[in-house]
Amino acid sequence: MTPPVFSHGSLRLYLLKLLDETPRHGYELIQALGDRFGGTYSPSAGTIYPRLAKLEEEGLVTKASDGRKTVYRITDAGRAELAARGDELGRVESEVTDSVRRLAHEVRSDVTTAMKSLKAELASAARDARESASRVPPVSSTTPDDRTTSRLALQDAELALNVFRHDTRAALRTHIGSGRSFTSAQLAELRIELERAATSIKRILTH
Amino acid sequence: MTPPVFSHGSLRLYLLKLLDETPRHGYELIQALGDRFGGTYSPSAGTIYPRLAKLEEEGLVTKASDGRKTVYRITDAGRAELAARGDELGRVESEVTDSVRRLAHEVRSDVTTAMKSLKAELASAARDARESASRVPPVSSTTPDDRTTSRLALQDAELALNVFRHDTRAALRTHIGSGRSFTSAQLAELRIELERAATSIKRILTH
DNA sequence: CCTCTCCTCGCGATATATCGCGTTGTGATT
DNA sequence: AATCACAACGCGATATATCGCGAGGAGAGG
Repeated sequence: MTPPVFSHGSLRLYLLKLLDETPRHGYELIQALGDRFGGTYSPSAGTIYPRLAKLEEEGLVTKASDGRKTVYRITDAGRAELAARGDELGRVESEVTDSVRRLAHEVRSDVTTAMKSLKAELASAARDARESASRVPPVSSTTPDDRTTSRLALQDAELALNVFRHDTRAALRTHIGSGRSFTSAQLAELRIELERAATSIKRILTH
Repeated sequence: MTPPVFSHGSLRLYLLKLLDETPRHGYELIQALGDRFGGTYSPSAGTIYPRLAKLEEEGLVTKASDGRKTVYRITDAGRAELAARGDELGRVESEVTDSVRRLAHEVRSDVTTAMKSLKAELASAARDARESASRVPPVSSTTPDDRTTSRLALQDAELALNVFRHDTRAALRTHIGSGRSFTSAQLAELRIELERAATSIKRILTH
């Protein structure tokens, strides 16, 4: 299927580099790798832990249990290995960046096809709704009263709220994930914006 | 957050039902639940395992280790509980189906907006590529300090988002609760307001 | 009755580890 | 030099478990 982001042995080297910066536990390494390469890609646990186990077996890192976590620390032998092959690091880095870029591209077309299947799904859902509408007879009248309309609209409103919250969160994460900073000044602006929206919505409700 | 698919205590009951059919291990239960409800939704491991632990503590199921797996089996006490509350099962099932349908709805609009943000992301990636072609590519664009403050600000932003959502929901409920109607016209205005806020916030993030 | 507190619950995020598939690199044999 | 078996590797899927948050429900106390 998709070609690996890290080529043969690259991950091993990169893990050593990360552990040379500071000791970390496994999950932290996964996040660190995700951070460095645009948030689009994160290596899976099934990639990291076997590699760490191997590195320990080879004596290049040590493992120390810290409560729920397992902290890995580079050894002298590990530093030696890193010194010997450190010149490969630059090449590895640009290779990975390239792979990630390609991956992002794939994700795009992926979403495009997802849209198509979703349209099909929606059509089937609509068919579903039509069917159940004809099978289940209307409860009382053809024109639903205000109360019912309100409740339906309320559900839609909550849905819209959820979507808004979700999208904004996603935007924030993407922003930070791509290496840009999110300042307290921007936070303040965001707060003001939310305040304004809240006020507007209250005005809408009272006419 | 998104309202839970299983309401209070429903999952507990449903797990008993599944274990009454046949003994299973935890991951198998997660998959079984995913299968029953359209594939869109699968309960997370963080939902299943604490519940199974609780059920075992209560003596309604027993745990047996089988290599890498942990097989759970219903006990007589568990079957008694199931017999006593089995009539709730039908209700639970339709509740869950409804929730899942709503979730699918959310996913739909999610993908639509994901398309937009992906286009933006690609544009920025292209910009990036052009830039890095002329300049020396920075390994990590943000200093650790910046990242830390960003993460803190991110937490504050999520809090603000939650407060906003909560307040708006409360306003809607109060409005309808006091006998006034919430029309689809007002819903449309609300949507526009949220859209406007979302746009503003994205503008804030890009300066 | 009403509300306030506390416990429970669902759930995403955090954390770790193994298995099997397909690919790639390597060394031995031809 | 060519090839061919075998090991090493990346990675998604499988498997388990804990933590903290926010919402729900039950029971106490007014």
